Amino acid sequence: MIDTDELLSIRAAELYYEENKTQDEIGSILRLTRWKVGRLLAQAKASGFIRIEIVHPRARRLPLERRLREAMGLKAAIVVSSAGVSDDEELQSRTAQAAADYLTSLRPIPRTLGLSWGRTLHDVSLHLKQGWAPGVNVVQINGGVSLSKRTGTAATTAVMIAEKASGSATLLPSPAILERLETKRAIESDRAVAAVLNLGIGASAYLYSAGQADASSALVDSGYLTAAQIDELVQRGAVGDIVGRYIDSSGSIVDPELDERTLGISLTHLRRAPLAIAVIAGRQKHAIARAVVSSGLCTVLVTDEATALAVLGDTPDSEPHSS
Amino acid sequence: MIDTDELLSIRAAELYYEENKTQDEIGSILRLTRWKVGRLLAQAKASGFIRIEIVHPRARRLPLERRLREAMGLKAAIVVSSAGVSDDEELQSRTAQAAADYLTSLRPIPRTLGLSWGRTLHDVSLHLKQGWAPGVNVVQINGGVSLSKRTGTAATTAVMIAEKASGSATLLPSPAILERLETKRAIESDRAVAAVLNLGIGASAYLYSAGQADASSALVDSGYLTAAQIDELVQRGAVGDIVGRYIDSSGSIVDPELDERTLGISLTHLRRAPLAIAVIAGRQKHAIARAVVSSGLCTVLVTDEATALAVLGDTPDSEPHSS
DNA sequence: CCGCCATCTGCTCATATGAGCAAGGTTGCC
DNA sequence: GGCAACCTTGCTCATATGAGCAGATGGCGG
Repeated sequence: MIDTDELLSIRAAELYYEENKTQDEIGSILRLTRWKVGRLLAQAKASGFIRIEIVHPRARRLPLERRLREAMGLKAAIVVSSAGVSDDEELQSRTAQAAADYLTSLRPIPRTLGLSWGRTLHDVSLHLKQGWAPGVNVVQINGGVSLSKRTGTAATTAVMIAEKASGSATLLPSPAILERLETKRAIESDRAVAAVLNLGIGASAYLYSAGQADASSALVDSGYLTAAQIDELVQRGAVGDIVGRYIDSSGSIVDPELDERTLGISLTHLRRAPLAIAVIAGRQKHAIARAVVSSGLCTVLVTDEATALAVLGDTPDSEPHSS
Repeated sequence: MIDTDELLSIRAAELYYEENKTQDEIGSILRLTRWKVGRLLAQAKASGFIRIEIVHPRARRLPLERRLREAMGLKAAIVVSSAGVSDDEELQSRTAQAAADYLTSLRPIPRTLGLSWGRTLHDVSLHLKQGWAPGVNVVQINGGVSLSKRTGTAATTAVMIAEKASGSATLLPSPAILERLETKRAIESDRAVAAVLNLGIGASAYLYSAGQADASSALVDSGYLTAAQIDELVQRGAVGDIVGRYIDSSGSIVDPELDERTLGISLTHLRRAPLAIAVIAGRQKHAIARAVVSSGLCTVLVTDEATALAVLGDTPDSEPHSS
């Protein structure tokens, strides 16, 4: 009878969801009372036979967000649906859009926003709407790309975000990584630079992304690091970088010497921040996302469905079934 | 505002379908009246953003069935869902199961069932349950595989179906295709054979499948035709065969001479039958399925989702979207 | 064979939802 | 600017649905 019931619940579901019949009508078709039909339907849902998906570029995954918040102790989590998306491009764009939405809806509006830079954040800046906030002071929290071909990307991102909020942008006039420790110390203590760093330390919110540990990193692109150096970092356990600093899966600095030469706010500071928003999307970034979240580097995570599952340690898509 | 509404409808859908909130609750979350929420939800559904799928091996596609019935003038159509199925194997098994279910539920129970043979029908026979009907006389309607390595498949199918219905099986003691027309005529007029053919002509229902026109056909396997002959048939427009007879996309006999040498009931007779059930599944059989249905060779079609769409002339999966 | 526990069934009643309507607001046209 | 057609909004009311409960059913040990 258990088997018959399962089959009946499928028939009922077909009539209910595909033919828009009422439970009562289904009852007379299948020769059941309408209460039985209701129960069969509930059973079908509970067994996972009914799959409801919201197919839209802006769709989110509320249950996953909840799980992330609860399991990882996050203040908030934004997970965009990857339903029907194959390429990472699209995924990143959706996530950036979601980050822009989240920023826009943030209350209270942060007075000062500490900002990192990268492809992802640039994408976020593009998605923000003019007037998204009434005046925000944007401060760079790590050294910019100045050696790069794509010069000014870092500055552009900060300026655009500030401009769209009718606020001001404060740029950090320094390279991301210095070759010599002394140089770094010197720059750091320069009045102009120190002032910016201090502003950054006092920011009411942080927004940053993460890079995976491989040669595609913007830090390599910009000439701060060589592919060989990255390889070595990977050897030593690096899964990716945030604000220019490479961490391993436990969230620890991989190469303290290198880190010392990296200019910008420290991870310790980031960990203490009451509002640190990480925007991380894409198949390549599961490991770094996991490291960031589990080591408490962010209080808010904006990401895609697959990355969220990876962070939670779920195997991606193992269907519960009982046929 | 239209854009805002779309976004809102997505947010509402998330809360409604993923968080099981009531429209009223959603109203207070999104600062809308509950009626607005209801309308947004309706809009989201209408725009196709809400996709509801029944994930179960026995799930059917009622709306497709209706379209098939109406557009193709069928008496009934059974379409099994291909949700989450990748291989043809599984698809065919599901379809065979559905055919067995349909047969079992047939009222009035056919007194005499004209039966073809093949992998698909064998599969159907396996899925039928002992006692599926109280006595059915099964009659073969085309010549069996007797030259084959898998000798007796045709007979086994008929016997098993009859046995499971506590009925009797009448086998057609003849090859499917004869080499010489005279031989065919001779066999055909043999008392024993003629009697079976007559029984077949008087059957109250027919059940048959179809083969695609390529070298994988059971007719090649059994030695009735060579791969080269099939190639030639394809050249002449053959899309597949039913009851051993090759037809083109318009349902006409491709090679009248060959057809003359094929022993079994004629397509004309099949077209006149009030109950002719075709069971056709799999990616390879879209063309033959289309030919069978559009030329009125069956009154009932049991098939899979993708084949059904092909029969209807729909491009498989073009999502309506409006982002 | 009897009664007990567990499950299943059909019900009442509260709640959630959708249809339809009238009022208010908007758009476009003169 | 004024008017009309249209659309949107908030409502009433009928209907559909789910929670919870009492009685029926059925398997099982005593």
